Amino acid sequence: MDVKTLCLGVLSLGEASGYEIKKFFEDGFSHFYVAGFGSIYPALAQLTRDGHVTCSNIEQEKRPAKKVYRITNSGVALFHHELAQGYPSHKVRSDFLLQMVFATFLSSARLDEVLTQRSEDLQAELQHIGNYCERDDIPQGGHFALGYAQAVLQAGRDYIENNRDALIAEIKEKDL
Amino acid sequence: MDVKTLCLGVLSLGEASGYEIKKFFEDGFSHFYVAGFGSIYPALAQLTRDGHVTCSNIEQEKRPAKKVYRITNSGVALFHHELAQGYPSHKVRSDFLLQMVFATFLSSARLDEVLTQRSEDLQAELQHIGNYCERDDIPQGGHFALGYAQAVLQAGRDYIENNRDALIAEIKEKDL
DNA sequence: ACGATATATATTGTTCTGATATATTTATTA
DNA sequence: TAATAAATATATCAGAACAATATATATCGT
Repeated sequence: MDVKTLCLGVLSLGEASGYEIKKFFEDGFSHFYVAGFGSIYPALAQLTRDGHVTCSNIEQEKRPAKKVYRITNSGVALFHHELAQGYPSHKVRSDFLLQMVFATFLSSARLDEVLTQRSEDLQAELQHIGNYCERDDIPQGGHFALGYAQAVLQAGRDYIENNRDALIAEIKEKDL
Repeated sequence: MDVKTLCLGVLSLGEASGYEIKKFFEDGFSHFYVAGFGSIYPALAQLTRDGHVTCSNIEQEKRPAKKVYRITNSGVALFHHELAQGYPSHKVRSDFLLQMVFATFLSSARLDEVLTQRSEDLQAELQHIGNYCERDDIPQGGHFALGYAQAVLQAGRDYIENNRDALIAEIKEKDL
């Protein structure tokens, strides 16, 4: 599942521009999937070349021109094919947890700072998802994914709050 | 925090080969950080060029020759500098949750299959971390990171078990 | 004796990330 | 009111990372 597949997925819900595809994920699903313009625009270009989407230039008043993409039959077929085979991955890349592994090399003040920041970030993400959930344009399955994200974020935050003091104390001991 | 920093981190715990650096993460911390040889070897080459690590060729009996890397003073300084500034990121890229967002386009049988597989994978990861935790060569902070991983994996698995039937029922309704 | 797994390094093509550039409009705030 | 920030919109590029593959030997279980 690369960015091309991601684009096909969003376009299978309705036509959209590259900007709107990015927003679709930024708004609600940024916790578990982030794609930048540097991936989306080339992906759309290639999908257009391969005939999986069509592109029409829409002039707008008081806005830059849009390129609206629409999925083709071959695009739908490709998307369904991708969904039907293989097992989808779930990857985490956490510089935060990596830093915790190497906590020995951090000052206790810095450690405290990092833990506080992470806890606040998790809280903000939870808030963000909570707000988004109330929208009525969320696709079927979207609520499941958002609920999953909430459960996982909450567990992470609880873990930090319950274990931060012990970790900081450990590192402080080392400092002496 | 790129793969270069990761290598410096592992080497700050003691000398190691590229293979051993990869194993260090595969064994215990693969849940939240994966780096392949395609990133590690070039990173070590660059660190050597820049004088942050030194490399010595160790001939071994009954094993391929090893290149053992040792961190230099400048490497230690660089690593500590990286740890001390900026806020570490925590990124998730889940094709699994993406697939759930687009669950409408899945058959209920396929959805069932994917959910079962994910739940089993989470269970296996939990098991793996549980075993690893009993080792006595885990750096300070490592237990915190492993505990975080366990909390998050468990929350994910619980969420799937508690919500899978409702989601599958929803999708089945759509099928009719 | 055979096949699978472990040890060990390396390359290559493809993809992704992060930063930057450009341009206009709307909303905010001082 | 004027300046500034944020939103809308597309695009490119260097550098980083990923996934797959190649090569070679040794061990371990069956």
